Amino acid sequence: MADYSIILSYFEHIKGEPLNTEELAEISTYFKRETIKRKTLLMKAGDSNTRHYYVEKGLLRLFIIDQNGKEFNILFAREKQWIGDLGTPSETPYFIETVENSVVFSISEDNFNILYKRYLKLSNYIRKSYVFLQKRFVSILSKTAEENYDELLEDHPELIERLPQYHISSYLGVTPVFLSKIRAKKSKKDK
Amino acid sequence: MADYSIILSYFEHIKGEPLNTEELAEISTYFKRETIKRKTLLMKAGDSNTRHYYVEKGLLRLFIIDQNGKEFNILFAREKQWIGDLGTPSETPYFIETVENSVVFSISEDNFNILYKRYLKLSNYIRKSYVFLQKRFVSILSKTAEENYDELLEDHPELIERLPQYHISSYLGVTPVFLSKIRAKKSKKDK
DNA sequence: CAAAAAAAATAAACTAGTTTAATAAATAAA
DNA sequence: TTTATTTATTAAACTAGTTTATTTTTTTTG
Repeated sequence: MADYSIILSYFEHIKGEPLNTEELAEISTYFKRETIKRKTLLMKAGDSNTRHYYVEKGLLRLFIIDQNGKEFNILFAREKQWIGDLGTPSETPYFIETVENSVVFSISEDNFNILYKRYLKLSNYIRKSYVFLQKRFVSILSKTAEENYDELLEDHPELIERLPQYHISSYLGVTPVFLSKIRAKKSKKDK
Repeated sequence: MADYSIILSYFEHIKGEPLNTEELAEISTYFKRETIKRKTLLMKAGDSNTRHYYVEKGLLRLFIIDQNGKEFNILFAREKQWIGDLGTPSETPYFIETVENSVVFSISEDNFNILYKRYLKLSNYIRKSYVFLQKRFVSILSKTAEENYDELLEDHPELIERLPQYHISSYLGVTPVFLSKIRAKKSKKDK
């Protein structure tokens, strides 16, 4: 049987004390452990009743494709992070794709809601997501692309290493060409 | 005694059935009904353990002031809407101000959390806020200011009427000058 | 209601970021 | 390991949005 220790210890962590036998069983039943190759779509616009994913290993992105076919990365999830459309069960406008080969625990919206009632701290996931997005929103609105890149470089250097540049530019809300320009300017300055 | 019917019927609504005596008492105890003149600050950057507000009458805004002293409106709350910093109790980077003379029900973070456990649907407030912000984020990122203005005009014409133009421009992430330009262009086109 | 103050409009010069296209470098595949 | 494909760079012309300053309109207040 698959190794559920990562998701179990996550729940133990949010519960604050050891899980009992029923709890262990319930969680292992609700979650499905999936091993997924990179560049695989887990969710696409139009889907309803989408699943939530907790990342054991790898890197995923949640993005949207606008009316001109341009992609915008909204967020990335790496080890020990959640990703999913919180607007589910209604039709999602989003896509989720693995950026690297990944291992995730997925859970349906319904089961997620059941656990949600038992583990109130699970709401921290939503609350934290909100706080994170709000910060990011303000950053993008009030700062230049260069400042936002610097901030990302400062706060999440590992993300920059793991992501192709065009995913970073899309996350920063600029074109790959412009990000390349920013980087060129920087590397000149560094000398 | 102040009229708590608005906040009570909100909780009755999210409960889905009539409130009993203790519930009525608890809610009325936790909330403080406040009448506030326009342009009054209810929350400012640096505050901790900030309160959440449910609007009975009026219009409020949540905004941030960036390093250059420029304001950015993140969201507005009108009748029957919540506003507050979901990142509380930690130090908030935000400001909340009344745009119109308003009547609100305010509640502390602690009491909010107590009710949160009893009325799980209260989490819809957070979830909806998140979904709303995510949508708005994508809009601002992927659309031009003119398209975003059109969308606001389409979806929330009443907001545009109630708000001074500089608050709208700040919400759209552009300068008042540019919004004025957009509007001038439009009114020419309309003829 | 007149005067003062705040908000909106207009104009012109400017800049951050886009677009298109061509080239170079890196990665994947055969 | 050579070829094909994907990703990143560079350049140049362009545009959406900014800045600063002035004028007009609207709102507030004494």
